[in-house]
Amino acid sequence: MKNSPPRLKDIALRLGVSTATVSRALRDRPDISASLRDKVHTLARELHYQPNVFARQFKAQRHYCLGVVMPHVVHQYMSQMLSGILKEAAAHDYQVLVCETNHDYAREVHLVDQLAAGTVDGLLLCVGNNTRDYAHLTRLRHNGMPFVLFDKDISRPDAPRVVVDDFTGAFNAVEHLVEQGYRHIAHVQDNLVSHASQKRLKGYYSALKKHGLPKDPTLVVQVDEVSIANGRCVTERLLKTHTRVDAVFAITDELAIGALQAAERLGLRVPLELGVVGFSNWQIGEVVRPTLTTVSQPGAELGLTATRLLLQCVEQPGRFGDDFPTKILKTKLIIRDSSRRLPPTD
Amino acid sequence: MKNSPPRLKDIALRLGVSTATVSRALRDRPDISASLRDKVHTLARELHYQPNVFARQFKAQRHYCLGVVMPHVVHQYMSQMLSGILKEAAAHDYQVLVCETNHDYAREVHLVDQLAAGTVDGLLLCVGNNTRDYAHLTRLRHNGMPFVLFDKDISRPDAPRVVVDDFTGAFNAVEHLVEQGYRHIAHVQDNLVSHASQKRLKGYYSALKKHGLPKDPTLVVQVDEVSIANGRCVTERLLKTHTRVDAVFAITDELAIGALQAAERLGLRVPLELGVVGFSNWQIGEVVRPTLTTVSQPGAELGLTATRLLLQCVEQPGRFGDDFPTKILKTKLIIRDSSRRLPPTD
DNA sequence: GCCGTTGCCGCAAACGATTGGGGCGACTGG
DNA sequence: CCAGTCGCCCCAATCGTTTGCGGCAACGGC
Repeated sequence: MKNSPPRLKDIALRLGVSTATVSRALRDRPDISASLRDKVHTLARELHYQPNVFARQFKAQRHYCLGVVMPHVVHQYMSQMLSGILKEAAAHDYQVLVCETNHDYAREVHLVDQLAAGTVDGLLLCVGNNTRDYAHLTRLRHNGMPFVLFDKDISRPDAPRVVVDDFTGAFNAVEHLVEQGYRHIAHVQDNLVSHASQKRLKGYYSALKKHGLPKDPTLVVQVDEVSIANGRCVTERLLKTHTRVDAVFAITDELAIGALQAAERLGLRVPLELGVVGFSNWQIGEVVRPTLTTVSQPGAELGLTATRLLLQCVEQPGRFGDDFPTKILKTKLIIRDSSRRLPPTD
Repeated sequence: MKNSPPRLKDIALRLGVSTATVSRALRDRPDISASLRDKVHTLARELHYQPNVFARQFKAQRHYCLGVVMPHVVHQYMSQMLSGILKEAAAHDYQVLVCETNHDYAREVHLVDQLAAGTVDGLLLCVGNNTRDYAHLTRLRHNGMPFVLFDKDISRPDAPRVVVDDFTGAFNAVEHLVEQGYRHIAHVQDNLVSHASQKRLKGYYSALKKHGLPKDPTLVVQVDEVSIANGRCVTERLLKTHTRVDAVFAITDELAIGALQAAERLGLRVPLELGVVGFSNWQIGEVVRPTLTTVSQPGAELGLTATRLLLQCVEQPGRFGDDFPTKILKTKLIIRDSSRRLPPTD
């Protein structure tokens, strides 16, 4: 019962024809007689014939499989992107190979090189926080493996990418705070020089400038590592030293929640005495009290878009020539209680 | 520059030897002279030779790849399990193919059949909520594809599985409530007849019985779908009709948070007037006020254990004969503010 | 000088499906 | 009656790597 599965040869032998004919019959090629075609089909069903995946892939030199390399999967936003990738890939009958780097640069390089060796037909890569050197991407391009960067932007122009509009997201968040009457708006960010951080910082400054508020670098504070506890500490320290601060724009919901906790400790009422806005729209934001205003990033859509782009690269090599498309997705401000101290205007 | 990558043949031609010799030289077989071996290695490096993955897999009839079929990835517990799987697989130099079913039974069947056709060397399956018929698992076994069920238990004895001890987890949670002085403990569960739900219900009843509390089926209520809002509605209704209820054991943290919100609406103080315990240890539980007591399931460890088991099945076929190992992992009660109304005893 | 051993390497057959290029009958039309 | 056409099927190569089974030369022991 557990002997090796049937091959084309077995069907061919039983019907006294060649494997070529069986192959064509199974694929419903027109140059096979209807009667033989039916016989082949019925026998194949009877034997539970399934074409050998290895041989097929070998012949086609294609896996119909995409690789994903990302820092984490246990992360709401990351997993949303992954889900979008899985959905779009499935819609095109592609499989998806997933790898975690844990922000380990050496591991990222290893995984990229490994997949570049031909394990997948294309690669979706979200670089880690510690990635400064992009030689692995150069190798990737050199050996012809299609790839698309997603979420994390990098400084190189020679790669297709899909990112969110961090600048406008931050700009809108800060402008919203201004509109709600907050005047001394601090910014809590991570200590990374990532493009996202920089863009959000620029958006923050830009919104202040537009509304005639001063640019005060002492109101921009950093955490070593993004966590609720760090957000709390940093914000608490800031609020003690800068008593005029009446709002916090945090680069991440985790830090924003830390800010909420800092306010709680200091007895500051949110949103009356302190406005708080985060970034990413984690589910937690709906559950904390007060509920958290945040900037929603379209995670699933980002994954989906990146996958669609990659599939174009895979199935139509040379489609984009040496022109590397960049897609920038819009964010959406989600206004909740932590920043709403005026009645709706409409 | 972008022409086809070098093959064994190219190296062989350039060195005037056969491909067989090159193959052996690259694999450092002893029957190749040291000088030739070195020449092969240097030329291979020079040409950036990489063995063709398709041919290798074809020859070996192995992918060194495991498949994962699970309902969702955007779910903290699920993604923790996935992360454990990825980690353990990577440690054994296996790749991981991930598929989402979205609890769609037809999709689950399709994916399992597809992977069973030989896309992967083994399969990790977490069945969906709507899976009643296990014919796809029978097919899986029949065609010899190794597989391990994880997290969701099913009624069939003929499959290796790794699950958590739902009974004891629930038992400990309820016993903890009793020890904290709660006497009228309700249970909020889903409307599914899943094994987990049943086991947790049994654990609930068992703890009540042990402590001489009556079994009152009217204190067990169900939601149609697990969500915070549903948890809130159901609990609110329950607390209005059964005013003596002083604690809620919810089958999921989401429902427990709904219960917290219901208490908030009704002006009940938690934990003084109402104790609440959830299940799964979502990050949210640390952030809500009061913080949520919950039963922690070792997600990553579960994924890791399932993967280890599967790899044993893959690499040592017949290792377990017709004996299907079942691993049951322990849960851990995490006591936080929502159920702590007595000072610590120690 | 002959035979056995050893070191090194090549030949060719796998692995299983796919496909271009035939080839062989039967049928058709002039 | 013959050439051309068409329907239907087979042969054999191909994808790239691996590996069992040799084979050939050099060398040593007797």
